[in-house]
Amino acid sequence: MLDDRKLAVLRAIVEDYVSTNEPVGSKALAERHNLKVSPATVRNDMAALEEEGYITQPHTSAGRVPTDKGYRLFVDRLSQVKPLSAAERRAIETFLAGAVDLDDVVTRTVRLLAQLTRQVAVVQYPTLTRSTVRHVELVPLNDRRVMLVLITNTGRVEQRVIELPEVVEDTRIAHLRAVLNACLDGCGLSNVPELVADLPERLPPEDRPVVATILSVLLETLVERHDEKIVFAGAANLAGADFSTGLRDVLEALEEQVVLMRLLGETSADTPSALTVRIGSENPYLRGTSIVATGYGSGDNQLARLGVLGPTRMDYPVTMGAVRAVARYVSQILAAS
Amino acid sequence: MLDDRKLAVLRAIVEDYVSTNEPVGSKALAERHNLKVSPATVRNDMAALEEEGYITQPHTSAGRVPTDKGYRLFVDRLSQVKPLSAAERRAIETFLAGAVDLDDVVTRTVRLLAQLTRQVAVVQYPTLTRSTVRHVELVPLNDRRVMLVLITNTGRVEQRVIELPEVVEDTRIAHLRAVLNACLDGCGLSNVPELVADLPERLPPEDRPVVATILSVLLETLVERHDEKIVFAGAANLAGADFSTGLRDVLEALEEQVVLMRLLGETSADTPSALTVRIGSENPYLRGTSIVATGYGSGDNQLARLGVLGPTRMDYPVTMGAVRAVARYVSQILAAS
DNA sequence: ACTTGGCACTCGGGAACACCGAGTGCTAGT
DNA sequence: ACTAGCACTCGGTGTTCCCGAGTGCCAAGT
Repeated sequence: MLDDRKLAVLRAIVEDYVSTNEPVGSKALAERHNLKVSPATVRNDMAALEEEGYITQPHTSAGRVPTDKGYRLFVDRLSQVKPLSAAERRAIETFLAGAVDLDDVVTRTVRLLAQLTRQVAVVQYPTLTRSTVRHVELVPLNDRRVMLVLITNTGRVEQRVIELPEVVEDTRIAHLRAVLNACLDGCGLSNVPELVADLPERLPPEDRPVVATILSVLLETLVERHDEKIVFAGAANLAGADFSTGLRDVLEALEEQVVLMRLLGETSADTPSALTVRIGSENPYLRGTSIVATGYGSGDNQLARLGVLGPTRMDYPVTMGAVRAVARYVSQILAAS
Repeated sequence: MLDDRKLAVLRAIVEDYVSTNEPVGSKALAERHNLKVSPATVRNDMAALEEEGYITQPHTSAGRVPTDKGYRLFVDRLSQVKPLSAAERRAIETFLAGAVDLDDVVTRTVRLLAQLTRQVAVVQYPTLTRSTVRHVELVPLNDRRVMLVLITNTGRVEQRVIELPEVVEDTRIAHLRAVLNACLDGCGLSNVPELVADLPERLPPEDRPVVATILSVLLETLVERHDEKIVFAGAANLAGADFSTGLRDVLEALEEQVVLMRLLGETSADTPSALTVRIGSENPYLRGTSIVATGYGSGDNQLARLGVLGPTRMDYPVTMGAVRAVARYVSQILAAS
């Protein structure tokens, strides 16, 4: 049904349309890409492609424009991820190397990606669930309050102020801290609930109310932060582009953590580090946009996802290259620290 | 030069233009606001106002539009801050009361303000300089690494991983922590450098390299975070409005911490909690936008600033009311915690 | 059986044009 | 000092016309 030349025509249409933002006609196509055939032939092929739903025309007697289905075929079979230039690689490396803590890594990553792709970049904070406890700290603030600080192996820090049900001296707090650390140090966060389940019973009765209070806050912290924080950058890059769904909707989605999360998508269980591309109507929300995303993280344990969001009319090979490269570098950085 | 009626005309023009977004003519003006005079009289007044530069006409034979100078006069002398409704107050209160930590307070505040004003809200994190140290914590991660955690009285937490120049046992770390806390607890952050200056000399020589390393990181943390973090929300509200300077510029400025900081402006030394209004060309950057901002913080010590950014054609009385109210509530919340 | 040149057809978009009406400035009259 | 009247301006809208890029189809060529 679709011989090689038809595919070549589709590829040419996508490439031209992406670079010019104008419907592309048979004549220009036959010229610019040396297809060795006449415009009339191209027209026949285009008619076939349109029949199959890969391209469409905005109005009669205008050029053709790829449909979502067309982009899909292009991404799957007609394009190759374009690697970054050496200069770009070096820039990434030096820019990310300067980060001082986890916050900084994430912030730099999202900005870098936005600048590199000239789209909106989205980065999910490394998820807690796969992390392990590196340290639990109880800091007495005054005799009725302590601050709980939870430090994970990814460098993430969660803190909460806890109001205690009774006055507790610092030495008891110190003891509790020791107990907690002995119990939790190095354990996966998802195991914490079961590990602390019998803790009150192993302690003297007078400590139990205090411990119960602290543990409830600890567990709450784990649960609440389970749906992860997401940041974005490069919203200014939306200014030029036009979206079928209004610009307003896109901006609203960006500020809505939950929506953004859904857009970034789930890591497919088997190949978490693969590039995911969602084109236009394939998206759960924001039908007018495309999303290129991938998981990142050190080696076998994927931490979270990052990617970019832009109009369906996007340079997929370049964008995919940038996303992949940035994911690799940030994984490296995180693994090293 | 400007009698009462001319001022009334200016007020009417501003109000009508803000609500309709269309140049306002003499006839409509004379009708809608019962000025008891004929359109012709209004025209004379308008001519005078235009002469003085308070209004202008987009083209000959169109209605009049306020200039920046006109808005300025309106804000200074012709309008009163509009208080929020009881329902709005209650909504603010309950929404902010649910916050669990400082991050949460800031996030909720900025969203609240964006929703309330239907503009872009901007909130600066409480500044460190005026804060005091509540606790310094040194957490051993392994024998060559510790994590420094700095907790301030505003609930803010800064953390850094420190690579030590030598292997140090946990007991020495614990000792150092005690020394640091004895030295710094309750002190203003700006005093920290002088307070720790002679610390190495007061300790046994073998501890000095370690202490020096830790202190250098501590000081660096204070300096780096000196220029404060700023967050915004409600970018979607920009979608409708039109800016003389392109939408792109506005979005870029929002993502640029430094610019945003400049826009929020300095707290005027004498009345930090006063509302600041910068209209159009009065702004350092982004000449096409207006900014309504104010300081916030518990009572006498102002912590930081918050405000909204929008088109010059903005409902100033309502916006000012919302900004003022939110600032008060968030100050209250922060003082209580 | 595919390709190609030719040809009639379609329509979006821009230019030219006229018209309407809101709005103005000015002057003379109250 | 205010008002009524009047001539004038000019942006916006609707109409018309035309051009040209682009198409679909058909018949001829390889």
